[in-house]
Amino acid sequence: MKETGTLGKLVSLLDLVAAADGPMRFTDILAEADQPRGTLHRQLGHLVEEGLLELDADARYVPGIRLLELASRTWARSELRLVAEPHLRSLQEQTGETVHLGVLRGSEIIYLDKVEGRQAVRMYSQIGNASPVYCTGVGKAALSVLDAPRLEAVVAALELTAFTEHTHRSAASLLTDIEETRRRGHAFDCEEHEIGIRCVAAPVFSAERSFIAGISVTGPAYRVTMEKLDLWSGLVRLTAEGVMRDMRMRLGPRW
Amino acid sequence: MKETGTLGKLVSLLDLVAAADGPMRFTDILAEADQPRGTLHRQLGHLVEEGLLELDADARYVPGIRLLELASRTWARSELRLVAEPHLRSLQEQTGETVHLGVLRGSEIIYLDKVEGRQAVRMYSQIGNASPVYCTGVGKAALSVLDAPRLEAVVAALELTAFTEHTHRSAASLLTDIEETRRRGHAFDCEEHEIGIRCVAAPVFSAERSFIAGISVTGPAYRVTMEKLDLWSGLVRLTAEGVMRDMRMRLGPRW
DNA sequence: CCAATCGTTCCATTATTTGGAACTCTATTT
DNA sequence: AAATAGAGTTCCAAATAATGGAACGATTGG
Repeated sequence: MKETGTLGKLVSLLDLVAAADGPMRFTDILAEADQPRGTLHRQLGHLVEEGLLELDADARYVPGIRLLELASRTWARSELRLVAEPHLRSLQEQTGETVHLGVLRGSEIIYLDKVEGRQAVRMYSQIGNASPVYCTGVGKAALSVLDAPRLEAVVAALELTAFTEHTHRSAASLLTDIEETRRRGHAFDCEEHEIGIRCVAAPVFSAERSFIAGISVTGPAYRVTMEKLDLWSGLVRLTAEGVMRDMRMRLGPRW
Repeated sequence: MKETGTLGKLVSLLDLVAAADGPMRFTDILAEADQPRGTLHRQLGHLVEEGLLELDADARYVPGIRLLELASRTWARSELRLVAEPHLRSLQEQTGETVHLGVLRGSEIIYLDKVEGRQAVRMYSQIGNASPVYCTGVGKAALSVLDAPRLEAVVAALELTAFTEHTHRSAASLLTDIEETRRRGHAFDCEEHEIGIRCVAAPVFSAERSFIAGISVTGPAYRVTMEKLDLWSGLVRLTAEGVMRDMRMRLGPRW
């Protein structure tokens, strides 16, 4: 865990509290953060001052609303999201299934947008969520455009948790999959992350591959057969290419 | 602007970049942040290291995806939001119009959730957004449960921007409105923030009013008449009370 | 080629953070 | 009622990190 001076320590703390599955008391945090009492106390105080953390009625720490405020501006302005939106909608309409847009960050995929069908289902749910690269369509599509050294670095850092019986259990089998994905131009996820869920995805990337994302169509296995995924793969690739074209148009060929 | 040591300065910077309406070059930031070049450079470097800012293809700074990641966990776990969700849905179904949940933060309202009708409309859009207290239903409902000193402090700090011809232009007229709201138990917004948009809202608050929020029903003026708002006011108040009851049940009477 | 603008690096000075210990507060036990 | 334990808060000399001015590169354009 590399740490950028004071900020790094504070952000780690913030992460710790945000990742917990409930409000944390001072002592709970003390046990997990590796800091002396006095130091920790002041650090938490600072985070609260800035609204990044809050104290609930029982004096336990919870993530602050300030984070939401900052994030909503981030999201509203994301170039990729703005450019991709109409394409995602169109893909949703053509397939009738849920469409996702996710970006590669380290060895995780962060979902940036999601377009669902008519159902007035939980919005936001997925947005901002971090998911593993090695068992999601978007993740594997993203990996397939990395150059050898970067791919190796990411794969080496992975811990392959077996979410389902189809999840890759070894770097070797993952790498084979990635290789096929690279040749095909699109990735499949056949119940590797969640039983009963299948998806097909294509990569989106900038000139020097300095920025890598992916677009996917996801649905329940009983409705989304492998034949359908095959059928949609061209559509997904075209969508991804359309997004890249628009991005280059908007931001210049350097993108 | 009070600043908490190192963190305060960095968060101010983050705010500056997040609030801008486009990517910022180093020099743009230098002009607005009141810092020497060397210092600013290192600060930005630290924010980038932590993923709170990112550099785009043209070496301009944009808010980082890390913020989204942190915020999504904040949102997913917000007790109020979890408890309120079914109530909001029910209110949406009963009225057919859009329902909002917003919390008071300083002299702003931050939207925590939004439930719309069938339309597969832009999700997230409103969530995390900051809106003025003095010209939104949720905002005025929130103000109506503040005690005198806090109300005074908030109102004194306000800058009353006239968004429409109905926006309050003086503290006096706002305070009269708040007083009526307090007596009635619900607030109206008749095109005060946006022409053509009306809404009715009720406050949600914890025991010591240490935590204050509001729930509203909003719709286009041509469909949502004052009569309808009057009709819905009881419904909105009941919803707010239901949420408070559930919150106390879940978190104890101290809430 | 020169001038100008933009971004980066350096390092002695200065300010902030650190961390151990002592202290307070509350609830529980003897 | 006194004693104990657990949680949270405050303090301050020592250690560490941030500051800011100036010098150095890099890129652009006349």
